[in-house]
Amino acid sequence: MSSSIKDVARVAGVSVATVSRALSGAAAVSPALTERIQQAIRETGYRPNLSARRLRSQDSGTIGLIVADIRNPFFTAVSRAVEDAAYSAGLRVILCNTDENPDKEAMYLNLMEEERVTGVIFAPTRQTADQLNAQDWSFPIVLIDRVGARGGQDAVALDNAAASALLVEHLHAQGCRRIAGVFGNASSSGVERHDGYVAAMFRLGLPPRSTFVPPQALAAEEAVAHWLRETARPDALIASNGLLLMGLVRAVRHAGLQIARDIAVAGFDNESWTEIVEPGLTVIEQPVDDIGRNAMQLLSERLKNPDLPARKLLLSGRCIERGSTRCGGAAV
Amino acid sequence: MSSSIKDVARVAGVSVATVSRALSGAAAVSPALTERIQQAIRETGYRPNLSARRLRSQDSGTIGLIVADIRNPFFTAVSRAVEDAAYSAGLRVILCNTDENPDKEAMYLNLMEEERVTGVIFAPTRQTADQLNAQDWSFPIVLIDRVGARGGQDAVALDNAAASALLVEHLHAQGCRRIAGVFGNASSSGVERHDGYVAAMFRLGLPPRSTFVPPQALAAEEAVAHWLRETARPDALIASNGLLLMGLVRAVRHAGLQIARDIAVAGFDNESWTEIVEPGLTVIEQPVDDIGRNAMQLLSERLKNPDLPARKLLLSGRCIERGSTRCGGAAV
DNA sequence: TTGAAAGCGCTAACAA
DNA sequence: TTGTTAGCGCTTTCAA
Repeated sequence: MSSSIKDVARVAGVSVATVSRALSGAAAVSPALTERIQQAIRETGYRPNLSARRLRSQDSGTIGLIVADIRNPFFTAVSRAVEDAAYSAGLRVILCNTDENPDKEAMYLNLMEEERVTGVIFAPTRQTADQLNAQDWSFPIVLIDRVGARGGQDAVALDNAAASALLVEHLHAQGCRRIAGVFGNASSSGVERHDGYVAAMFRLGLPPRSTFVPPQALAAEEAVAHWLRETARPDALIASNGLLLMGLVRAVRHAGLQIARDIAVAGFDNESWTEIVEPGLTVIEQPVDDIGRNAMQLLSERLKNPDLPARKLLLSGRCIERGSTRCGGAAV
Repeated sequence: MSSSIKDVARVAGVSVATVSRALSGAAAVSPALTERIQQAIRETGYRPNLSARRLRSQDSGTIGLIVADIRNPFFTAVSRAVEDAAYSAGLRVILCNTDENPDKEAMYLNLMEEERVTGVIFAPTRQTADQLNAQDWSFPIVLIDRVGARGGQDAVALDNAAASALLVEHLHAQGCRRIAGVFGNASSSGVERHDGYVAAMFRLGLPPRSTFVPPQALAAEEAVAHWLRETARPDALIASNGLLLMGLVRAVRHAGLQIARDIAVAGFDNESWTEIVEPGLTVIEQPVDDIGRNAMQLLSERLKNPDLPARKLLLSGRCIERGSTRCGGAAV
């Protein structure tokens, strides 16, 4: 068995309270005793028991971070930003991966409840986002990435509509006119990117052409392959995230087309491979660090002041223009 | 405040012991009381407090998973396999990310101690692997990916030497003779892949050419760029992981060379982008699921039987041959 | 089958 | 500045 604060107290010849105070630094302990306690800790190999601490202090010092897919570089990047910010604030992070599965989302929210976390940062599926009720949970929740239609929740996300418009306008400026897009159907961000795309196309007087697919590369590949077989095929393609973009590229290759020369390609998420794939893919870069940092910030403020009105924070993306959209003014 | 088992007991008109028994199912509780307790749980919105449970039962029901870089798809894949296996065994997983930083490794091992985890699965840096002393920790440790020279520890990893040999032999069969490699210096797997490469080259009577770099794409890029400026430049390049492979590809492109036609390229880790990059990159695919599953398996058995001799499990990789090594027999 | 009660390791109020 | 003690929420003897 590992040794407890009692063992340390006995070895140091002091009370457990003194040991506790020496450890926390909350109250003054004389230098002589502090030294004896340090020595006793070394002798006994004492380690505080976090479960006991949490139980007694009624403070888990922990936040939950629930994301849809940890393999998605967007979420890994955001997670790191959140963890750094949480660590600076003296908080631990429990990272949970839901696989875009509402059952797992419910399971993890329940787990967070049992862990008595002080707060949760959550990227929900669309279904959960639409039903999520803040009152159902004993901790404040900050939504990230998938903000959903319903307001009244703290949230941080990319300004999806504006980002879509950036892509459409860039493609339009390159001479593209038949711009089609595949959008993820699992997340509200997919929906918002779709809506922004449609609105931008409308403003430019172009007919939108779009489809929703499940969050798998293969689904995007098949949808795009279908379009590419048409006679008046699109002259530009958009994908609403990195995974779908990969399927899209595969479909273009498979159809024997060359990116840029035959068809423009653009998407969301500046994953490192998008730079490597010839001739470089034009993408929207999300401010992942800011998203994570701000989510933590909103959560901290909410914890300090539960009565604050809900805030939704939309951050701008940046369009990184690469070879895939230099179409040489082929169309029109 | 959230309600406790006491509240449930009061509402149901039973003792806390009965509620506890009804919840755990460890002892029989009459159907009538079970029903009343269920009702009381619903009324009170009771959630068990995991900290209290862990403290009392002296069992965290939790394992730690400490990896070097969660952005690396290899580790995300292994993590998922570990989590699935742990979940099936009724265990929670605490995921920690060390950034290849020995200080963070020590910090997280200490945290695991304070969380009283039942076991740890750990991919250490080389430095930590060389010093790690099982006796220093109160939980069993299973090493993954980075097994280290010192034996006497449970471990699961790719058979790195054999995998390197696969690559070298494949390149040799394609007609390559001046095969050079960049290897990561942070992990023992980088060292083992290097040693396997050197041994295979030696067997084939070829002069090895290699360098160790820190785990950053840029470092690999610079090392390779240097080689490519030589008159008798390599006719094939190997990188010891996905990150370095990306830097390698960038250097080749930057030098104005075309993969396959001008120089063969191969590496480790079947990341999805390696298929997309023209003309497809030949890579060693690691059995990530098996690595995760077996690590969990070894840990479970160790927990059941602490006196078992240490076991080191080496799993075979698969060479996925793609366009990047179809050199058309240019050389010799 | 049920209840009373002890105690896991810790912190914090209170007393000295 | 230090010690005594209650009790966080839970499980688990021991008795009934």
